[in-house]
Amino acid sequence: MTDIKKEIAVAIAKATNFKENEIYGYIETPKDTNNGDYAFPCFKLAKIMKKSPVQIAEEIKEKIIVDEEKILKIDIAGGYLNFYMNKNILTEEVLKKIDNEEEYGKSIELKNKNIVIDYSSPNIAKPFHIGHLKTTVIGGALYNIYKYLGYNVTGVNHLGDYGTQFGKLIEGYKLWGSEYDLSQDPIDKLADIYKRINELCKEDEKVLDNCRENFKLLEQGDEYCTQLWQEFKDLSIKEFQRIYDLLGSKFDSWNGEAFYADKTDEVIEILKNTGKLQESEGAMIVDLSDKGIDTPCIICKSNGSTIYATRDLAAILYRARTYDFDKCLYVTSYEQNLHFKQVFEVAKLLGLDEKYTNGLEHVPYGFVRLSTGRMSTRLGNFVKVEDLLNDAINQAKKIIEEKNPNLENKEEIAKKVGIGAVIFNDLATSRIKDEIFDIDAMLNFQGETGPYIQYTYVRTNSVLEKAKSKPKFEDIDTELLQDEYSQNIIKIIYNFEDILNQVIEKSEPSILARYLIDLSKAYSNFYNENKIICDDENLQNARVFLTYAVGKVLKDGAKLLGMQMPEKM
RNA sequence: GGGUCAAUAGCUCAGCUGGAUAGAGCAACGCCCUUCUAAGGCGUGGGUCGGGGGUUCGAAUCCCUCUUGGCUCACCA
Repeated sequence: MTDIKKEIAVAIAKATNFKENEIYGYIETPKDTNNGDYAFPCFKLAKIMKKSPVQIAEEIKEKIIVDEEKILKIDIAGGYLNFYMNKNILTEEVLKKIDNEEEYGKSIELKNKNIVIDYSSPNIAKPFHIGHLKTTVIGGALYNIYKYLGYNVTGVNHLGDYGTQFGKLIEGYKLWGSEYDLSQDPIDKLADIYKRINELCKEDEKVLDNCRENFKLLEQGDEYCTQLWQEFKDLSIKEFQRIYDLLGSKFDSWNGEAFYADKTDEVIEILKNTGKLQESEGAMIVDLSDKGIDTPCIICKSNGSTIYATRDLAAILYRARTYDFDKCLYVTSYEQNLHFKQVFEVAKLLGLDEKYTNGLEHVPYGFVRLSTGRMSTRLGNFVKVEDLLNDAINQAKKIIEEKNPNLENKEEIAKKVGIGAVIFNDLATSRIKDEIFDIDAMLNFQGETGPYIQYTYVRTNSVLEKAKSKPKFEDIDTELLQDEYSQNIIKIIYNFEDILNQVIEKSEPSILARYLIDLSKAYSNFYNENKIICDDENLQNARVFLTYAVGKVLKDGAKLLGMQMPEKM
């Protein structure tokens, strides 16, 4: 699309002898539309030009040459130079683009860049609780958006299927395994065993040593331990898959930590050769104090077994070789900030090309805690994702019975709405902020929620249905969409691509979530103010087309967030 | 104590790399369905942007400092 902002920048640059890039960076879009569509704050140049902002504004206005088809008016207001554009040009461009594209804003050409996203990555043999939901949903949204923009993306579910925790679980199973029947609700039972063994470890240091020993045996391929581990893993994946099916989560790789068990030797070998690997208190570490990190990175524990950092390093080597990544994102809670800082620093010693080490990026997100405090598998206080999703689906069902009892496919729609509400809830705020889990707020489908977006989409559908058919773009008169409400919508739709780029630049899907709320609001305003299906055929066609455009962006955008749209609700 | 992230309306949050009168939603109250789905719209009340300095023509936004809270600080992940 034509970039009017750029054209203005070029024109101002010519009139002032400043660099176009600099000017472009200064141009802003006024909050109040009365101040025009673009504004140039002349204060920026005042010091260098040694003139008052108003004087500068007058000078530029005098000298500037713009395409008068596009820029209708230039005004001076308090040191600002305000540009009023021809609304029709933007309207036509935006709607034409919508008309031409299968999926709006989707990149046709491939970027030729490889992105690896490590997300969800739950620990097996532990319940999938709401703390795991954020990484699953944020990672999933980033996955979708990168792909949409033409990147080659690999989604990795880096299962937590290794480590001392399994030594613990094996120890617990040895002690009390006969008390449990794992054929039903296996994870709940394993979680219970895990809770018990942790309590025992706290009381008795020797038990903890036994657990570490079990893990060492597992690492060495001990048959009994391996068999148990495999069983726990199979049972867990089966349960996780049920949740992923509900959420619509997909992964290209399920290589978890265990996958790297036989790949850590190489890491240790490389690090040894750099001379940076040193012995300390019986363990092998890399000292990072010269990098501003006080805590050394442990590579080998004193009993000789590896640690998660070692496996993460092996994973970096593997991913660099296998996927040739330009970026490798890790979506985890911020409690792992230090860990990734360390690992990324040590990764620089592995002899990899800078492209890879520069591409490593931790994407941290805030804690989910219950009103009663922090969730803990060990302590047994947590909310399972499956329970939450079922609550939300039931709530949706209840509302459907109230509002629209004759609806067809109630079950399917309740599922889309309930799950959509939960997904949206986790994507709607900046990912770094902590969240206090509030089931009542989550089940209130009013206001800025997933169901609001779905509801708005459904409304666009009703309008289109009533209009019988979508008008052809060639047949609509965009001049009829000059009113405030229509223009508000057009501007938002125009921003879509920019929004998607912001999302990946900041690894922040909430930007898209807020955007869809804004678009829904803009349409709701429009809808309430205007009778769309009306006697004036030309007006109706223009408004129906705009309705179609809104529905399309809402649907495409929601899909990127991982939400499904019902056609009716 | 060190590192790090956060603090905006009663509650939950937005505020784009500093810009024109600080915006939403929830909750409360009052309106709007014989008209395209009221899971909606409109309106009212509600703010020393944690405190204090500084930079700047201009600060919720940048810097310093203090306060409060989260996370973290070697053999868990």
